[in-house]
Amino acid sequence: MNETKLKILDAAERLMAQQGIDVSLRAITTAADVNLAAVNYHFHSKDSLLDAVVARHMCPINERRIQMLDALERDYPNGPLPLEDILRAFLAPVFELEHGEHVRVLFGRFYSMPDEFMERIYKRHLTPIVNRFSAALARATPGLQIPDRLWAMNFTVGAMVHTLTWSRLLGVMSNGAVDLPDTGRVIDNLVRFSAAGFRALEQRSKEERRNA
Amino acid sequence: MNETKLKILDAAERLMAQQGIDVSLRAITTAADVNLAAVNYHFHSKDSLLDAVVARHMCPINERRIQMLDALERDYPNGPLPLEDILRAFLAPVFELEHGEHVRVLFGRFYSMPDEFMERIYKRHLTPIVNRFSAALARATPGLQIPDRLWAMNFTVGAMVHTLTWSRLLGVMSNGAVDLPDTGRVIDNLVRFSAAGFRALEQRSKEERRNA
DNA sequence: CACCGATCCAAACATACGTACAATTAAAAC
DNA sequence: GTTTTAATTGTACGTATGTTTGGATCGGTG
Repeated sequence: MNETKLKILDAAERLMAQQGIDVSLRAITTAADVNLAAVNYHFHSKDSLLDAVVARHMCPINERRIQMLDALERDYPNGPLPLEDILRAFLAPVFELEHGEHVRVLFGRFYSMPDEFMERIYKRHLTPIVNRFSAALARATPGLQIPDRLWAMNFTVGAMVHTLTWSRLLGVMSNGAVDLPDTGRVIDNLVRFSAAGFRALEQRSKEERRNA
Repeated sequence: MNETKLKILDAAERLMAQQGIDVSLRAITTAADVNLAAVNYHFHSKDSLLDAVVARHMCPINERRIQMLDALERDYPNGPLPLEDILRAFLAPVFELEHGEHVRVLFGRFYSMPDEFMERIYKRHLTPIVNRFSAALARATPGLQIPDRLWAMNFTVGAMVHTLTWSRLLGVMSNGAVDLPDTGRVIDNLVRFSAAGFRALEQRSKEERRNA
């Protein structure tokens, strides 16, 4: 890819992670040390630049997610997949891919954006992911009725997003007791927490069915 | 309070919930059917207006949280409080207070704002809440080591915030199978999910301590 | 009525923003 | 070496933003 195009992308995602999504083109081009007009030359508009920033990391993450889920289904060709492994396949790629910490913050911000924007990237990048994973989760937690499973998925995504955006605060609040760079531990915490949550809702579904 | 001041607050919070936090004063004053300059007359600046919008609902919510926690501590004067009840005292007021649905969406948006803004309202409104609840949670989950408890709290808040902002999507995704107005069910799901997550992390802490 | 403080209003201000365009330079093709 | 294409630059346009200002309007008080 063109060099200045890369410089723009890098500067854009860094600034957007630091200061929020609303960064002026002038701030971006100044930080990238390129001319203002370069943005509208290489990308058609600011909106397209935003799309490009999203896609650059979203695509590899989702490919990795599918790849991990595929591997899982090879390991368990018949039965349902272990709940923890499904959740890990969904959560780990966001934290593990080579991109730096600021990309994770940026990603967390995306999930909290105005509806219109998020709907766009949802339709473009997330629909197949959600379909595959909710199918896998349905087989892994057969006792969970559909609405409750959607709630559980919603809670899991929320925990992930909030962690992406605000985990830095935990380091401050704990006076350094929280080891932030230990992403393995973070993922493990997230997976255990969410899996237990899924099972708790499944448990209640069963009880309700028994009492009905 | 002055009538136009109220109209401005109402319009501001409604528009900010619908379209995101970044709404122009002109949009707000038009919707409120007041003059543009009224904002800078009744509030000093747009920033102060934002603070007022936050405070109007944040304060009652936090009072109710403390009130529920106080009641709990009266019921269990000696021993630790039940985990579910603590979480419910923290989570329920956000969903239950009389304000309409758009206020919940707005609240979800707040928690995802640029660092500087969120730090301000954190210091002003949230510090005592976090202190009291984390103390209560510490007694309720004695086996949980401090960093893991912070993670669990972080996940819980994330699940709550994401639910506030995006629960409307669940209704769409499920073709109506998710009963959104049933806030009691939502809170119950959140409480069960989070409590199970806390216990799962506590469980692992114990195992690690045993193996050490 | 005269006065006054509070509220409201229309208009203007300065600034910041995304975009468009013509001119210039660099690179590539022939 | 000339022509063509791609990339960069400086600049200007139109619009939207938050804020300010000076005057109008209204209700109550002496």
